[in-house]
Amino acid sequence: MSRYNAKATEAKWQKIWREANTFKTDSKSDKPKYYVLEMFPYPSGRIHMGHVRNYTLGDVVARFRRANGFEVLHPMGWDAFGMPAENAAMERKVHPADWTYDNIANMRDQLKQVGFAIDWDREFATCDAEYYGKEQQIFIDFFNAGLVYRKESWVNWDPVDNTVLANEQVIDGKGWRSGATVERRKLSQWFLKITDFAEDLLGGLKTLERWPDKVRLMQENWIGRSEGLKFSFKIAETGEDLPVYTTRPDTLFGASFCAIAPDHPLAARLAEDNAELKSFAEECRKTGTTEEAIEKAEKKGFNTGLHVRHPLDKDWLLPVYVANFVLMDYGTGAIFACPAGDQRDLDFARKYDLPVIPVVLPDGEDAASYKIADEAYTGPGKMINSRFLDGMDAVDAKAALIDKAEAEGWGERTVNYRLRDWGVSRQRYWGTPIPFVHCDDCGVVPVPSEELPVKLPEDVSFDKPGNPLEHHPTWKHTKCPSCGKKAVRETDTMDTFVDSSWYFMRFCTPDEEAPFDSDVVNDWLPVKQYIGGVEHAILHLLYARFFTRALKHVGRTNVDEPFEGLFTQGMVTHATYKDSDDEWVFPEVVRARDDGSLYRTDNGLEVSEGRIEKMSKSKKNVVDPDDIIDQYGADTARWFVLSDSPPERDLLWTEAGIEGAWRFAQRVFRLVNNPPAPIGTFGAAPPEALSKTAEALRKATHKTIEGVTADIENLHFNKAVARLYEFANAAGGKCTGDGAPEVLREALETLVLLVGPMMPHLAEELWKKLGHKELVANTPWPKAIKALTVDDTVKMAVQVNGKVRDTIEVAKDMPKEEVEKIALASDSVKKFTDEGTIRKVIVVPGRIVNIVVG
RNA sequence: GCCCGCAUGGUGGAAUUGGUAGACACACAAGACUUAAAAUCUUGAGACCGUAUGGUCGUGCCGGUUCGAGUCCGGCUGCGGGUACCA
Repeated sequence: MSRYNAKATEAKWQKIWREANTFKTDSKSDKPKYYVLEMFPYPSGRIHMGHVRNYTLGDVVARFRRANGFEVLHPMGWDAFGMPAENAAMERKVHPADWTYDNIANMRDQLKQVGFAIDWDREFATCDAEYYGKEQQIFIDFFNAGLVYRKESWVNWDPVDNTVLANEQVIDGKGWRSGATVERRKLSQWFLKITDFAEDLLGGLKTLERWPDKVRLMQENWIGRSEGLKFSFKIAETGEDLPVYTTRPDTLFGASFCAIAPDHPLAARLAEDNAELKSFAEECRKTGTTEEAIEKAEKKGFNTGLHVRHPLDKDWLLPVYVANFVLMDYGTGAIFACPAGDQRDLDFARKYDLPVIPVVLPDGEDAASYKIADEAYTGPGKMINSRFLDGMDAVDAKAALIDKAEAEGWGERTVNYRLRDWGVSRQRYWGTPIPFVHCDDCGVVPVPSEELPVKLPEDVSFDKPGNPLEHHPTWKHTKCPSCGKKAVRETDTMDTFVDSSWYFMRFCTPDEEAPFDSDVVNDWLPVKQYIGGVEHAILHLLYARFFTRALKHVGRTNVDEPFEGLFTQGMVTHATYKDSDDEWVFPEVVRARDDGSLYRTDNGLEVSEGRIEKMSKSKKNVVDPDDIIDQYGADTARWFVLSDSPPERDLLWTEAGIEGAWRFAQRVFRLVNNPPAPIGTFGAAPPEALSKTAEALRKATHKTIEGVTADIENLHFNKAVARLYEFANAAGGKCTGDGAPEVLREALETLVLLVGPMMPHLAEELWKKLGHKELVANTPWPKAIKALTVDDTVKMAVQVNGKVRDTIEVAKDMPKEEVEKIALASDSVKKFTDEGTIRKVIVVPGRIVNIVVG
């Protein structure tokens, strides 16, 4: 019997789909629209298993929705700007554009081999001038709407290479190439006013019912709305005001000191004639710019010698410190510290021997003896040591204090957000040029729309560190669009997250002169199902949500949220291997001996198996999709990435797993090509009267349709796979007598259609074998006959004191009392009920009977 | 540091969302077919005790709520993601 030749078959059907334009999307179609999108790939060079998994998940959705009568938009493009291209340019003397477009060509070929139902006519790369030019137009729209501004902000500065470093390029505080200690430096940079939409971005989360709760929670915490009190301390020595913001005004009587950020204007001024403070501020600047580095750094402070007056007691003076854990970006850059109610304040107070006054008393503690030791208390309680607040609940005290401050005019209720404006400036070449010109007379002037795109120069050198646009001999020199005098182009390019904040709109009308056709975008969006990694849970998804709002604000769309449904997939992992020379080893050269020990096939060294980790080139625990497709075919690879793990969890890639998937593909092929019994003629429906086995198979068929449909709708692909394994077992089992041939044909046709979204090539091949002329891709999804999916009886467990002692089979809608009677009559139940008296019997219809004996 | 997840047999996982834990698959073992191997088919199996009917234990750890907890609550441990210039 012939075996399934995946390679030839897959190429054949891919050609047929391509020539028939099967997956071309028609925006003018009358059908209901369904936009499914996977996060577009960065063209790193070759596709990896994570890509295969991501795009297979989306492809199943796309093919399933197509079969269910939707006009599906399922496009593909390239997130093509970014640092790796510049690194390649430096390391291999290859132009970033050449490197990027070569990678795209390779990866496009690879993706096409997997047989995705993608409309390739809509493909673009964000580094195409046709794309980034439109992005420049949007940026200018935002500028005109007041959503773009410039301000000074910190960057990582490598003092040897004289260049700005990304956080990733700072390793243990040193520049990754120069090894020099990295400093923080201030540069004038471009910002987008995402904070204008903070409240709306927060409120919108409630409408995103098909987003994972965890992602909504992460975004909520990231936006970090808080209500508190803003007030000003008076500096005793100078009479100046020092504004502070606090979320815990109730703890004001627990105040112990006041702390300001090292880059607070007051700190800067004091440092001018205080060398010690100056060097302290410089020391603080050696901590990286990341939140992680700042928060993990040891709490340090510098006593300025100044004091502020407590707002509720003119005679109470608090010392003013400069502290490395106070952030200039949050609130006012100055805080009042209550060590009893904040861990960082407490650590600081202990270190500098400052008072710790408990002000919130936990329930059950005694006010006289209550002390704070090493842990601050942030929970609920009653106020103590707080004068007029004493005895109040902490929550009420907060409100009371704010009311008092407002009534007396020394402070006001303030809403504050943790969210900061989005700094989009990058001092790099391979990104979208920010379309502005600096003129001595006119200031910062946008490039006129008719002059867009501002294209990147091609003749650039990466011989010296820094921004090649800055070093280019001619590119930045231009004329002011406003007055015509000599002027200089902005040499900053945009954060690549800008590119990925609107690409899903561009896909709707990829050839449009404008950034997109608003009507068509309004029609397709929101994306019905967006699929990608959780690592994008905050930044990318928040920026895209912001862009969508900003584009609505400037009148380009009427879309509120970009992604109606979000699914975050897990990573693809693999065991790691190291040989006796402590070198990482590729899995493909690892073999096991009979005793289970491992060795390298290329040089014979002993190998030990390490932890299971995310596939990564550095640890060599990668499996190349090309090799897998070559050996087993795309359908097998697709089936495996869908089969073993729920898609939101990590998928462990194993050799045995892919073998199992391969065997299943063969099995389905055999079932159709060499059925276990004769099958009915083409088009013959099962008769009314069926033998027992035929009826059982028919019921299995329709139950499987119902189950698999629900599983795919809920993206539970691994469950759909398990169900299909079971169904294949049933279809290969005994089926004889009246109606058997027709029922078997129905079962096999159903199997082929249900497997279709997951193994599309195999499905087409078998569908044809079964006599069909139409493509599976154009065939409607099968419908379950409801009457065949319900059973008349139901199995129920009978428990005694929570332990299962018997199972009974009863009619589906048998009354509780009768079920109880049958359960109590069971011999194996009696054995246990006889030991005591029956106290209670709980009957949950269709589920369980629990008899409480005591 | 902070925010967010995850943890079930030898392995990946399932469990109708508080109701029979271990579906389905992988790996393993025994058997059938075969000169042989591969492929395929059949059977077995959470652990422990027992010849067996059966019983006890069991969802990372400790505790709680409930007739009933993998599922809910409190406290831990381990691993992973994010932390604003990796994408």
